[in-house]
Amino acid sequence: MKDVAREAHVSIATVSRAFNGGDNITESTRERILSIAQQLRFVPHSGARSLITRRTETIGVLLPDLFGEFFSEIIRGIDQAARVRKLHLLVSSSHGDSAEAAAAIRAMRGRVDGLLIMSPHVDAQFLADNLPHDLPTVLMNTRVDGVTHASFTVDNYGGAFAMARHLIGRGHSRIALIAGPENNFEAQERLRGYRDALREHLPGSEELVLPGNFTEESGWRAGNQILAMTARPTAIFAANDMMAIGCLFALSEAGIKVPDDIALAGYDDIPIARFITPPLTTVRVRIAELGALALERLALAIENPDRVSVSPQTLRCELVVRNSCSRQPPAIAVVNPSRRVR
Amino acid sequence: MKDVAREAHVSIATVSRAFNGGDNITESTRERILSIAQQLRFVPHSGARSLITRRTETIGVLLPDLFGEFFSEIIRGIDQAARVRKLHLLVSSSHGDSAEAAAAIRAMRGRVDGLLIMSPHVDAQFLADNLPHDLPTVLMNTRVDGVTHASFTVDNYGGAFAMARHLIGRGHSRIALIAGPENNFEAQERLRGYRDALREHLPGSEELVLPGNFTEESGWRAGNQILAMTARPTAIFAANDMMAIGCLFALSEAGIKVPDDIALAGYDDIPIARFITPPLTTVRVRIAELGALALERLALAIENPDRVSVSPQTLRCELVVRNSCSRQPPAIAVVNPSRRVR
DNA sequence: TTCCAAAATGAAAACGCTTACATTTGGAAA
DNA sequence: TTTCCAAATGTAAGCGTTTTCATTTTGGAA
Repeated sequence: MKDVAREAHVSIATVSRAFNGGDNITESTRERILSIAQQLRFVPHSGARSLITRRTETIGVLLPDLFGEFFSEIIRGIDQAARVRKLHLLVSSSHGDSAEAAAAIRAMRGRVDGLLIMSPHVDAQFLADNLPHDLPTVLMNTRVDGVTHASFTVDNYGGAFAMARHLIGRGHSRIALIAGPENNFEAQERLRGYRDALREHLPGSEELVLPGNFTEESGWRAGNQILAMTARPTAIFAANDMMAIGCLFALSEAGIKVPDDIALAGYDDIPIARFITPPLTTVRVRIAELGALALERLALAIENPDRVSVSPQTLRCELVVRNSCSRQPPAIAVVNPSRRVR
Repeated sequence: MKDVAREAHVSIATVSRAFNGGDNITESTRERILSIAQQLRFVPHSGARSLITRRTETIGVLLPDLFGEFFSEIIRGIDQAARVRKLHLLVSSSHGDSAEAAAAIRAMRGRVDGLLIMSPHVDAQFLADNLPHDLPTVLMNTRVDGVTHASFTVDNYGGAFAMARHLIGRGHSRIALIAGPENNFEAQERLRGYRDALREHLPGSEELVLPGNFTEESGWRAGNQILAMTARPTAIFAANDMMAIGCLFALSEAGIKVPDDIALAGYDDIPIARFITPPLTTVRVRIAELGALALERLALAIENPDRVSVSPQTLRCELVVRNSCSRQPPAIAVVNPSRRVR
């Protein structure tokens, strides 16, 4: 900057003004400065700038140990929203435990204007202990006990409830659930939805909950457990699609046909769900939208620190009925032209 | 920091030393300072620190408009490698054109110690014009004309060659290629591999190249084109898996069986490839590894600015033979226990 | 008790910007 | 011509650290 100032015969203050718009500066000198800057390949040092402006134009994104489409979708949503607001993204993913998450939050001090957090390892106490109180934060799909921070949550309860009710409506009366990890908030909500739907719409029926951990393999194990049962369920509701797929393999290996012999449903509507045979009935979660909304809300909170609301918001899920639950002939799969890879 | 210094009856210099290890400071005062800092919830401001140390411990990651598994895999690989080196990731994706990419690079000045770039809009000229010459940079899957920067590339040529040869080896003599976008470097390499394999292992045979753009839909269109042919090929090689899937739909709709009536192969080995029916023969690209290696190399270049090599490196691809090309009875799909979702 | 090297600590400059405040400039009004 | 005012520009402080260099303290040996 000094070099540019010298070359243009002005002070560094004027150079600064040339770069930051408005602040009374003659158009001709601005142009001169800008052209000299370009010539000298000068680009303002954003780090130094943010030191004094106390703005980094950057959002910290904390994600857990995430694989596959879920990860890319949420980042895509966040990125999309961040782009329109000209915000940068400092991502820190794969947090195995709360200590790692705490370290990540610490490391973000001075680098970000706000935080987007999704973590199964986070609770109210953790936030109280580790979050700088003046750092705007929005939680995504994270358990919030007290309402201390803004949050977005997918309606896992409602989606699971709707799916269970759907299965009941199709005439199933023995419906098994392959559950997610016990300590996982989302898994708990899905389990709760299943339970309540059964209690409400199939009173007196028996709950059939098999353990799982959201992995394909655990779905496969659960499938085998089901195969070993004397009185098999007529429908299986896996708490996520990957487990449904694992279960489907177990069933296929045993020669059990889906949906003819047993109905199968999943949760998430990951892209694979459309492509397996039979296409999987599932619950669609609008992941990218979740990310985008959360970022949008965070940006608002940053711009308007006094006017922040912490009310939790919930995103509806959508039942996607395909053929893994019906005995109708498989419809022709719809090719979705907007879906791109690479 | 001043507060901590006052509270501990030391100077800020000592507080700094307490946080930065070693630099002769009594263990007892360090502990005192650290405990006071914790009490006061003081965390060093990384922005200010990096202003003077000229290190941000952050890597800028420039990615194009990326969807799906490819995106998440490459980020996962980068993140994994960054984590062990305690580096942060500033990601900037969805660059529609080179102007956007240039802006992103500019915005990263002062925020990052190095750059990881993957972009179809980048060429030697662009890099010369927009890259600060002192910013270590590693290119990923990006065309490099002159060898000016370190780069990692997937061996698209070799993989496509191997696949075409494999099909020829299976006895196919009319092999169609569904190509990727014409201006896409990777697509060009795959096309080249197909051509050379035919020329070498099936001399005198006719090339059969159908246009595509890596989308499922374009694969579907190509499938229909093939259906309309009087002399149909006996094998179809799609330049990526999504197009193979689109093509598969087109064939299924027409009642053409894969692999009995026609063989089908893809490229990338996205997770879906294992789950469709029939499981797709394809070429595995180790995307996460690409990201991890690139980051590792960049980290080395940052630590060792004098000792940088710019030699391009290539990652071998691996043929994955499943049932979409063979007439053998489908093998039982292997459940991969290590694959996790969420 | 004195002295001295080594260890610990402090003072202050520097990193590259922005911005409040002071100063200069160039016309228009008197 | 002088006066005055707004616009343009300059000066310098400050953002929160690290680090060099100077200074003080410490703990033995003389």
